[in-house]
Amino acid sequence: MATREYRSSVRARHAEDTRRTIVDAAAALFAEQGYARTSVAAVAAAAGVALNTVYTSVGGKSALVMALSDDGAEDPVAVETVRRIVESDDAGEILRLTAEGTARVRRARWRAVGILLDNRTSDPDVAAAATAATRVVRDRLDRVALRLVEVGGLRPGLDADRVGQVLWFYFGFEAWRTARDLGWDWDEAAGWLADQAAGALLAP
Amino acid sequence: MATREYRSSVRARHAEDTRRTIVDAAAALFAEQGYARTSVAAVAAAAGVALNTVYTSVGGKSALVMALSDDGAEDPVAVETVRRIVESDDAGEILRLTAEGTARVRRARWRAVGILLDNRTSDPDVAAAATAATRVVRDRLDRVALRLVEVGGLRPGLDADRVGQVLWFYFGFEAWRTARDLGWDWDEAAGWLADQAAGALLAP
Amino acid sequence: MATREYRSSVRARHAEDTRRTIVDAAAALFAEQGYARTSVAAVAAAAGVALNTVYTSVGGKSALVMALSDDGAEDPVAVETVRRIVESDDAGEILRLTAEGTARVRRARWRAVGILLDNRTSDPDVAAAATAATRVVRDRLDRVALRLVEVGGLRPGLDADRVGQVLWFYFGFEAWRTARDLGWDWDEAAGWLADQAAGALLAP
Amino acid sequence: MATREYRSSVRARHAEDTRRTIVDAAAALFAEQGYARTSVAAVAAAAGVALNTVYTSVGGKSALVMALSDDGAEDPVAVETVRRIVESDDAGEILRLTAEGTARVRRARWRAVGILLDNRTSDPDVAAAATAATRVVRDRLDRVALRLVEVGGLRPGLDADRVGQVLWFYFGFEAWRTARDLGWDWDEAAGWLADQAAGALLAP
DNA sequence: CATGAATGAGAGTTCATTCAT
DNA sequence: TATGAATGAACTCTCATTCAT
Repeated sequence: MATREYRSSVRARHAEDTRRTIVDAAAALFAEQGYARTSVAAVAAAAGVALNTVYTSVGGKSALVMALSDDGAEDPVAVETVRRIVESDDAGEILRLTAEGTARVRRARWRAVGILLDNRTSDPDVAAAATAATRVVRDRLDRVALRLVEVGGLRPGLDADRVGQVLWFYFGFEAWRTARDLGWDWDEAAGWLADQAAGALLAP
Repeated sequence: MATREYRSSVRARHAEDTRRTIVDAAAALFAEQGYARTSVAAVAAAAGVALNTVYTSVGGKSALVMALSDDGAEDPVAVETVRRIVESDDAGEILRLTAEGTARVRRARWRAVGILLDNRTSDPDVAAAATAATRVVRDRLDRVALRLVEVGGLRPGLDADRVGQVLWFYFGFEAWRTARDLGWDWDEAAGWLADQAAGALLAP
Repeated sequence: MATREYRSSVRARHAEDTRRTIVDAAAALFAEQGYARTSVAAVAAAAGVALNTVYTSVGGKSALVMALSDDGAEDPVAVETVRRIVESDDAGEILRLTAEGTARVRRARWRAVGILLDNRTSDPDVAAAATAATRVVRDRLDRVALRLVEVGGLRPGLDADRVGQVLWFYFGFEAWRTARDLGWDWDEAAGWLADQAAGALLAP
Repeated sequence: MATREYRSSVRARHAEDTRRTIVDAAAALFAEQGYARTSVAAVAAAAGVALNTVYTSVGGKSALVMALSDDGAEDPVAVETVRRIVESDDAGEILRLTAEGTARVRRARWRAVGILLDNRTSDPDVAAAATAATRVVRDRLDRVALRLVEVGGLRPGLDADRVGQVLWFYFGFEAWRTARDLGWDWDEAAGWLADQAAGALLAP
């Protein structure tokens, strides 16, 4: 019995390896050539498996891109960052934590997020995945906004909604992408963004 | 001779109409479904012409998207804005002018720019057009940056390069897109962006 | 103008030729190997055209089989036969006319009907076409049944419904197919079927 | 040894159960969607077994359909009916017995025969099975025809061959199928068919 | 200038089947 | 015996594009 379980787990592990290899190859190609111009056959070739192994072990083309977004949902760094933010009483510190946290998560999932955003128009499934990913981050930033309102010290006239929007402006996908496109270093960018957000949100 | 010229000019005008109809239909479809998922046949159908007329009067698929970027290059509003900026001696006013100018140009070419950016990965030609469009705007902002440095009153440590980058951060495509996604009004957004850029660039 | 019309009609005629060639080739292959096992590529090859010409000039695979059933709907022989039957006052003659009429129509459309019936289960579209073809013939036989009831001389206890069913039993698709499978000659079969139907329907 | 035999017989019984479950599921799907449109995977799913179990316990796709025809070959009802017919001296009774016998066998194997006939064109193996099934029934009816000739009382000019053909016309697969399609009850149909066959074969 | 007909290339997907366990 | 993983081979269909008119 033990033997059979061991065996079966070996098989399962091997299958999981195959799956990961394929998804990785797909991500690389999607990032390089775009979703629309990447064929499933090319993914299979890059992964070194037969064309149909892509279908049996991952699924169709859209499953390949879904696999990119799935595992980002419960990023431990993001969860931890939100936790620390909620525990903080200092608005400036909260913004710094937000900058650092988004920087770390963004850095870790840079390729996947880029693929999702860049290929939104190529396929409805990608669009859905991109929307979902955006939703997750905006929700987190909205929670940060609520905390900032609780903590106080904001410019007059700012409600939680508006604060959430400004946080998204400075720490959302587009902001980080622009920062990266400008060649800014992750840490430098985080500092600058935190400063700018502070200027926009905190009472002088 | 006169007759022939007249005729040919009528024909030419008619041909130009056909062309514009097709390009418009293409833009609408590209914006709605994305470049990759829009077929030339669909463009022809939407424009009410035969499939081949798309080829004879505009060109292939990439010519359709190129046509979107071409006519934006020498936008008179942009030219006028740059002229007024160069004539101004006040850094704050320069930023306000920049915000207003980019708002107006962006508003006028919103759909075309969106198509270019959103479909960069779908086709190398689109990517090239997007890069070209970006280049144009960044060049203009770099000229503004130079003027700001000339005028003076900037925070210490900022060189023209960095100023150009910050201007792109606040007035570039992504910034405006984020503002629009957040539901911000054009004028309101222009004011807010000008303020933020002032905070980032001008000595207190 | 005349020239252009002529030209365009030449083109149209050529296109119609292409279409007919393709549909014919498809019918031959469907009859020989069955619908499911006949690929569109094989049809194209048999017709001597490019694969996609099948799509542009006829349509998808199901359009090929639909094309077989379409033109049988208003068969002039069938229409003429029904007319003569309605004008006849003799039940025996009506049955003979029915036998001859169905024989002639069946003979002319033998291959098409066979394809439709034999491939009903292979594809919903084929099933629909087969049902439609059956409907047409059964409706015609029901009209014959009504006339028989009007003319009188039937066995007691037979209503128009039942007469229509018996007519279908003797002159329907399956009856003719069985007769053909048995190697019976068309005319011989028509006579025998008319006799049998007379025995089943007419008062002695 | 006893233990091993017991075990192996338990296993064998279990295996036979699995096989029967799979063949049943296949028959249901073939009847519902047709042979060509039923995938082996669908059969496995419907039977609640792994895809490969279909291969290990029954065989490939054509083995599934062969399994439907195999066990019908030596139907005890058919054998018994033939025996009673051969013992009878009355032509009318022979036709009644034939009608009842074919009705009972047909009723019992309705689904299997329908699958075989309806999917002849989908697969050469199915066609072969259908032909074999037809052969069996036609052979039986030919034996009945021989007996009828022996017994006498037939219309003049009918030889055994022709009698066998007429029997097939009235009691063959297509006849029963038409009767069923017309909504006729089994017993009613048997009576009517026997009457019609009598009219066609027996001297008045 | 505009068009109908035809095409070549390629894509995604499904299927029946076989190894290794 | 039964199974999960992987595969090779087709197949249908769509697309961008080009002739000939």
